[in-house]
Amino acid sequence: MAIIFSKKCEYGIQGVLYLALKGIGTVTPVEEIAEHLQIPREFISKILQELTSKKIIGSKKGKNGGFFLAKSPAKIKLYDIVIAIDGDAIFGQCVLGFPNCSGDYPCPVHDNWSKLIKETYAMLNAQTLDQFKDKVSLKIQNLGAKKKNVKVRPAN
Amino acid sequence: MAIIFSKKCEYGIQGVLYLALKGIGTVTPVEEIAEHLQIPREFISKILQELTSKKIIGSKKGKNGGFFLAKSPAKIKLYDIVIAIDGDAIFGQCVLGFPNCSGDYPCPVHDNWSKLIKETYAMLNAQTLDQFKDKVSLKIQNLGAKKKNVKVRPAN
DNA sequence: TTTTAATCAGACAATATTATCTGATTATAA
DNA sequence: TTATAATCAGATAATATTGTCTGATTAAAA
Repeated sequence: MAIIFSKKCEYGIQGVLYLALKGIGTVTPVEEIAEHLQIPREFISKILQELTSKKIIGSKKGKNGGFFLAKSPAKIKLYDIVIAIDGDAIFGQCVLGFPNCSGDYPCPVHDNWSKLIKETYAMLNAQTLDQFKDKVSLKIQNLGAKKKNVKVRPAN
Repeated sequence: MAIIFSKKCEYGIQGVLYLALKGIGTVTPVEEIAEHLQIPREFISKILQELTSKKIIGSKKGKNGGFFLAKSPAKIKLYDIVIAIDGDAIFGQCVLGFPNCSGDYPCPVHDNWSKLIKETYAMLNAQTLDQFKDKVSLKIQNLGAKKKNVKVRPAN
């Protein structure tokens, strides 16, 4: 199975996107987020806690508490979320797993792959949450229906 | 942890690359491959067996047996190996994990990501094993030394 | 002030991936 | 023909990721 981002990371991005939809400062309980995005409640809860500790979002404890966007969507990059959850290994590791792949001793696809990774990096850095709020709303509306009985990872 | 290809896939590519280096038809025991590439012997053995059953390489049983390139390096694409081991999920799945992401209901990064994936697809399809035999030889020479005590996956 | 509803912390469970082990089968060489 | 050295098949073990549970803490509302 080849993947790009971990499930944690995917869910994290989806969750923050959802908070962005609700607008800056609007407090949303994890129950609603989990329900809407069809993500296991305790799992997304843990992820949002992690993003809270890394200051990407904020949280409010106690009754009527929940999570919220702590800063302007224009100031939150996809890159920030990816780095917070998955780290930066994707940007520095040899795609073929050669332990000492580098510019001096490149693996066969080093140059080609470097180009793709640079483009990915640029895209994640350029995309801030404010840039696609309308797209997300479409998306969110359309969730839920199809996600039932989906296996954690599709068969290989 | 974000990854692109599974360890199995990385090892598979490395192994086939090594066979390509030895030249078409040259039979190489898995012991030598594992030693040279610093991959667990039983693991790379299983992977090469899988690639054998999928006709990407050939094998010879019994004494003096081993694995070998069954066809011209020019006819083996990186794409073939990736598909054989990791499947094609990477080319069709939403990078943010939205279950019903598509052209009609795109996730926020759908268009950007599609472009990157198409480039990756094109690269894996364009790269055949004959195109970088010299680079690999450099690489292979330089292996082994640094791989000791490397964790299976780097810390997050 | 008490009840309620939320995050938070940490342990635990399930699943997937990675790695290892045992022995059967095969074919070469002695 | 027998010993040897290899793939092959299937079970098992170790680790990482994903998902769940329990209870503590917190803060608002009754």
